[in-house]
This record gives sequence, C-alpha cells and structure tokens, in this order.
Amino acid sequence: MLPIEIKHLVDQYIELSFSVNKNGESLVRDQMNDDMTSDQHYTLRYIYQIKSCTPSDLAKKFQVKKSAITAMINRMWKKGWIQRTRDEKDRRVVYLTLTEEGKSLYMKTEERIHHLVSSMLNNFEQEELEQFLCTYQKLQRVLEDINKHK
Amino acid sequence: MLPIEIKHLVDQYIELSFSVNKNGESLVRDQMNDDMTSDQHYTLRYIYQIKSCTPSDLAKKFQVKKSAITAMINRMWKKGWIQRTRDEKDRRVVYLTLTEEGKSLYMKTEERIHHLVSSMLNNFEQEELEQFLCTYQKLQRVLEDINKHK
DNA sequence: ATTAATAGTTAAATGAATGAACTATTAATA
DNA sequence: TATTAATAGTTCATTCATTTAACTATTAAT
Repeated sequence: MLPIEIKHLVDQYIELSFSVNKNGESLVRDQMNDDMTSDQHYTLRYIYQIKSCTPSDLAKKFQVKKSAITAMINRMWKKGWIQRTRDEKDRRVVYLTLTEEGKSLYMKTEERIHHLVSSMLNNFEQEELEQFLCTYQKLQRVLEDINKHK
Repeated sequence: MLPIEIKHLVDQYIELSFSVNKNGESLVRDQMNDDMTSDQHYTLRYIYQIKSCTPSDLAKKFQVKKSAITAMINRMWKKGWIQRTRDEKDRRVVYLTLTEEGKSLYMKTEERIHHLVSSMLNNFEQEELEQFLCTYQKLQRVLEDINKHK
C-alpha cells in the first residue's frame, strides 16, 4: 500500500464501519419482537447453529467476560428460551441448548432478518458482492488474529 | 443476482458482519482510556469533525432516542469534555462543542485507533482495499436510504 | 495431599437505551 | 391575536449489558 494514500483510506474505513454498524444495528433491532434484543437474537443464532455450547464459548464469540454471559443467559432462561445442562464427566461445565420455544422464536426472527439483508444485497451485482465478501472474509481473519495474539 | 446463490451470500454477510463487528469493537475498546467508552469516543469524534452540533443531530447519527443522547452528554459534560450553549435566536436549541480537554483527549485516542486500523488495512493491496471501500460505501448509502424511508 | 487452574456464578457499580411525562419555546392557523 | 401544533431538549423509572472482584465447585498438576 502506498503510504501517501493510507490516511485517507483509514479515515474512510473508520467512518464507513461506524455508519454501516449503527444503521445496520438499528434496522436489525426493528426486526426483533418487543421482548428481545439483538444481542439475545445473536445468542439464539449461535446456539442454534452449533446445537450446544458453553458459556465460555459464548464469551469468546462475543468478546465479553463470562459474567456478562451469565447475566444474558439468565434473562433468556427466565423467558424459557434456553436450557442449562451439567456435563456428567466434568461437572464444572454447563451446556446451553435452545428450548423448542427458543428455536421457533429464533427461526421467525431470523427469517425477517434474512429478508432485510436480501433486500440490501439485492442492490449489488453478484460479482461485486462476491468480491466484497471475499475481502470482508480476509478482514475477519485479520481481526480474529489480532484478537487472538493480544 | 442469481436467486439460487442468495441464501448463501446472505448467510455469509450476516456471519461476517457480526464477527467483524464484535472483534473490531473489542479492539477499539482496548485503545480507550479507562475513563471512556467507545460510544463516548465516537461522540467526541463526531463533534470534533463537525465542530458543533445539537443533541438531535447526534440522535440521528447514532440512531437512538434523544433521551439516550442527553444521558451520554451528561456523563461527558461531568468529565469536562463537552460544553452546552443555547442558541440565542431559537432558545429551544442547544449547541454541543468540545472543551480543550475534550479535543486533546479525542486526538490522543484517535491516534491509537488510526494506528490499529492502519495495521489491519496493511494486510491488503491498495487496489483490493479501494474496491472494498467502494462497495462498502454503496452499502452505507443503501442502509442510510432504508433507514430514511422507514 | 496439597496446590493450580478452570468453569461458572454472584453482587455491586456503571453505562446505554427506551418510553412517557414534562418544560420551554417557536410555528401554524382559525 | 389567541389558541393550538410542533419542536428541542430534559427528567425519571426501568431494563439490559458490561466489568471487576470475590466466591463455589470441580478437575488437573506436582
């Protein structure tokens, strides 16, 4: 990369990531039922996809302390969306799974989000989109790497 | 866009934006002083760039209600980073500006963030990066548009 | 057998967000 | 002009999200 161009590109990235984030999060919130937040939906999504996980897994995925996960899981557990099961081999470990209500709520909301994202991405040619996602993917690995080695 | 590919691309976008967001926000938080949060830095940044703005401007930019802005500005005002001035023509309006302390704190933190983002973006060839930012920019406009017409 | 480390929770404190009710001021209109 | 609308911002109560520090229980290491 040419040093002379760096500052402008960095500024542009900072501005765009802020703006896309805020606007995107706001639209995602609009798809939620009144009794759930976007973080709670992301939690349902992760557990749904991976079937079962531990609070420690979630803390790593969400980049927060485990006590933050305990608090969120408590709120979702009270609403009947999540189950806790102790590992019989290693009794320190807790497995989190979705209840039937959790699954069905997740699927309904995720469908609305898919619809929203589809309508966003429809504004792009397939090739441009694929190129974009390819670079986005690399960026994701770079960020994961920096986070891993810190 | 070919319908058959859509679902995969949508899934990929959802996963990447989540992951880049969480990892990115976590790294940005690491650049903050202990007495400030990333939202507070973003607020300093916006006011710094635009010199002066109203709470309503901030509410629009951050996509939150005005009462959320009042609360954040109060916290930053208590720390001596922000000034409030009433408009003499229209006495309903409040102008927010940075104090000298606010400016200097902003600049120190922003420098660390620039350094971080530079080291991230250094992993890309200039052309790939420019192409990426171009699409990211389009995406930003699409999101802003959807938000405007809702 | 004792000490370390790991998994998870609890509790107190702070920040961030909303909705509803409120003040003050300005704009619209009958 | 007098009354009514709308706008800008704040306050208050409530909920969610997060951190730090202290804690329990369990397993691993020496």
